[in-house]
Amino acid sequence: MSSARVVLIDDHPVVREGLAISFQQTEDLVVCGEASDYYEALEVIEELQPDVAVMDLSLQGMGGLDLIKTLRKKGHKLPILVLSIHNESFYAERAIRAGAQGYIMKQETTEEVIKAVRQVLQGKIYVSRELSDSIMYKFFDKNVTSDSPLDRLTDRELEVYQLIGQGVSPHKIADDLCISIKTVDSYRARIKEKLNLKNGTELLQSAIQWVQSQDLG
Amino acid sequence: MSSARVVLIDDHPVVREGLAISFQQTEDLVVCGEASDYYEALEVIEELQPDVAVMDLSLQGMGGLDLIKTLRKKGHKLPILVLSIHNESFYAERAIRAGAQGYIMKQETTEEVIKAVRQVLQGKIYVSRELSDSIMYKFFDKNVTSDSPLDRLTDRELEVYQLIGQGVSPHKIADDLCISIKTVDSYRARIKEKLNLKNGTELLQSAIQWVQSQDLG
DNA sequence: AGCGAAAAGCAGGTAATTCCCTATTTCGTA
DNA sequence: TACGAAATAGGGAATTACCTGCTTTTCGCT
Repeated sequence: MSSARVVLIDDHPVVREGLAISFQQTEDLVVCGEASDYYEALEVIEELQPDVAVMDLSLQGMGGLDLIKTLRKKGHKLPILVLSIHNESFYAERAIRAGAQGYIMKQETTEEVIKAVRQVLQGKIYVSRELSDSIMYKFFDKNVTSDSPLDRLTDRELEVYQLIGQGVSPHKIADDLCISIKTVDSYRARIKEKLNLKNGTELLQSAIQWVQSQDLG
Repeated sequence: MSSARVVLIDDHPVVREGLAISFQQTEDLVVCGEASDYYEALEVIEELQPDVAVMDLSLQGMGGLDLIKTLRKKGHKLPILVLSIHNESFYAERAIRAGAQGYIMKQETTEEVIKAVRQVLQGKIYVSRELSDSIMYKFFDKNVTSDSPLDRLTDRELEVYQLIGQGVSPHKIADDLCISIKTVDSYRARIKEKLNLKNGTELLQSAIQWVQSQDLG
């Protein structure tokens, strides 16, 4: 049986190289392409038609969630494994709902990452034991009202929230996401509503705090 | 000349492996140890006495900044290169003030990372061109009093800065201080100039972060 | 006491952004 | 397929941003 062809999508060259080396040492996986952002990823995947994609969620501009959705919309069936620095509890469900087959954190060993790739290649879904337990729990327990207010944000709203927290101006957010500034405006309004924030400043404050708490884990 | 011995400190195995492979391909750098968190890092460094450390800022538990400070407090002199996912504008200055010799983002190519390692090994400081420009500017701007840039703000300016950081709108600031909005406007402009902030968003961001850091002691 | 330099305070105008409300299109799903 | 949620965006009033220039205090210093 020939090796499965993998594309790596991550904006950190070091990570891509690390993965490439690891896959190189396996019998059954071979890296056929790499990409560092949304557009590159689309190109590479259309051109190479790989068997599986391993991708980070936090890409510049359009994020990983958008990429997953776009790929699905375009009819690509390849399994996607999300490899993220973010705690799974927050993004894994969104990623899988968007069409990914797996979610694994960068804290995991490369062996585990390889296991995960193999698993999604077989058509299974890969998530950590903890996450699957928690999903199980939610599934059987109807009245789980313990959601954080952030869970009420839609994917797009969250994306905008994140960019706001990084200090990106509304204008640039619009550019990055290829939408009108008016749309960004709408999202800001809805986020403010959902998170109960009075004005733009409070929004920025809240977003900055969130982003910082996110990446300092 | 023998190779410089490097320790890698990052809680993502993939990143450590990627770096290890890259360093392996150089003549002058060899990885002598790895660590994935604060305590492991301390152990490894005490035991191996490496020539240089490459570390991520976002470690579980105690963060990278703490690690840098602790190492310095313990008298370790080894140069430290921070390799971070964060935009330099947030953390680079803090990292260097804490005792690091360099700051580079994970978005950079591995070649650039290697260059950076060599530079800090030579006792130089490594930061991106943009950052060094901005620091240079701050440094030569007016008096070289080595004060924090905030010390250059007049009392009134600082007062306004604080209110901005608390999320108070220009209109309300004017009311609170019993001055015209136009005056508030002037202060904002002067603060931006003194702190080298490009626009209102950066001002707000900077002010919010300052206020938050104040609150944390 | 008096000079000069900051600091504090204000104005006015144009460009840009924010805020609030409403509307259309797209999609998953019951 | 019909419905509701999500994504997208436009109009218009209100607010801010960003200039440039001006007056009046305040204050350090000789």
